Amino acid sequence: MELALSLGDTSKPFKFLDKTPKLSSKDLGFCMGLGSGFPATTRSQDKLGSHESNYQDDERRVSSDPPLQLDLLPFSPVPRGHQAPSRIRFPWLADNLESEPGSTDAAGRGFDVNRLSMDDADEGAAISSPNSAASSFQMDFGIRSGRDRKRDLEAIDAERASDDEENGLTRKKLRLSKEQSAFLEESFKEHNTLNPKQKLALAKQLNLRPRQVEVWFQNRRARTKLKQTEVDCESLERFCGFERDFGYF
DNA sequence: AACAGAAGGCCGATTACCTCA
DNA sequence: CCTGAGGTAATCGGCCTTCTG
Repeated sequence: MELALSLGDTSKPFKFLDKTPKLSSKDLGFCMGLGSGFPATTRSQDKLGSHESNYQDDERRVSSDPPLQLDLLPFSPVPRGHQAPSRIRFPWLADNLESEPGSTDAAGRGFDVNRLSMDDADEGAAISSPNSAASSFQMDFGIRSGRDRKRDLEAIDAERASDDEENGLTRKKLRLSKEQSAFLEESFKEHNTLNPKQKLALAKQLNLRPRQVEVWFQNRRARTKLKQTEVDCESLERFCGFERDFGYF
């Protein structure tokens, strides 16, 4: 899975975006690309060096599926020589509505689900309840299998139903969407730690609270370390077995 | 220059919730 | 339906670094 999202200029663009058609400076807007498979050649070495060996296998999986691009630009022409990506249509855009009679439901849902205000998106949001409505579905653009979509819709319903009662003391588990996780994963490959600016930028792009981004990176580092420890232990065991077999012990 | 306190970040351990077999 | 295991978001407490007065 390959995901790229851009809200304009970024100080450090994600590398896999290089393959997507460039937009002119006039084309300010929202653009997001989604494809499958990480080309092995694009992976940058992070600070951990040989760490994450187990993850590399996953990243080498390559799919022949054409990339999926969605944007909120007035139009973004596909340059000659580029394969036209599949497009996702947004029912809440006027020019889509006329040809999408059955789309009022989706249009009504739009982006209001768990939307964060800009105030909530900055550090001040850390004060807000961890159980607040900020959750996993802001970035859900419906690129799902039927099963996944059903599960997500159920989750949305459940979340809405519990909105009123969850302001209590219960800690609501918020699962990040696949898109959000993929984006964070890509970001983690670029740099496995975040400075405050990067944290805020990511949080804004993914419509998460900065604290959530911070926690995700902490947990991700912990997972990486745990994985590496397991690998080290296996190596040590093999080494000890080797020593034993050859009578060194 | 040396020091204390505050603030912020990271880590390890743990909890709590969710999903799935 | 129930249950246990595994995954993971979130919390907590401690330590370290940086900044400021």
